[in-house]
Amino acid sequence: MIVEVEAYDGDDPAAHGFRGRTERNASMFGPPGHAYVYRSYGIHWCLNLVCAEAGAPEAALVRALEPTTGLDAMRARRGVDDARLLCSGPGRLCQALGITREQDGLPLDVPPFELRARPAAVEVVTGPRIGLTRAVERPWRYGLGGSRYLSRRFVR
DNA sequence: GTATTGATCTTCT
DNA sequence: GAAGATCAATACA
Repeated sequence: MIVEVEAYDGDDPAAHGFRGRTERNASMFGPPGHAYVYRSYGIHWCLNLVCAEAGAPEAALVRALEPTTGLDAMRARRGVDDARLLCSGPGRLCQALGITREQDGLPLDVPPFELRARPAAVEVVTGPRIGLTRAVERPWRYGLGGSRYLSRRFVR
């Protein structure tokens, strides 16, 4: 269950697509409903849900999940036991799910991906995005209120 | 609890 | 040559 995301668009100096299309960020330019997976700090993979229409780069970075199924497989891939450390961070969740460049550009509505709507209304909290040096002030981080699986607490 | 550092890919200056 | 949508290990409070 997705509990934390951040938004990025083409007018955003902090976004990868801001300076145009490159080999790495190509899938961020659409079509929508696909995955954008990129290498972070040379070590980790990070997963975005592409929202781009009409060739403008837009995507939501998935920053944290609450693991609900496949806990043992996640533990095996991550090498940790604590459920709260399995997916609480963009690099962590990709390691837990086994996501790499192989999934870059794949549609999100067919296997191995599957997206479902939330079962009921939830409380969404917002705040500044994490780890940026540009456009720091934009409150484009969204989280599930009170979740214990966020990458970092939201200040209330 | 906070602070610092190393890992080392891709893009930008 | 430097910075970056990060994490884990280590040091210290």
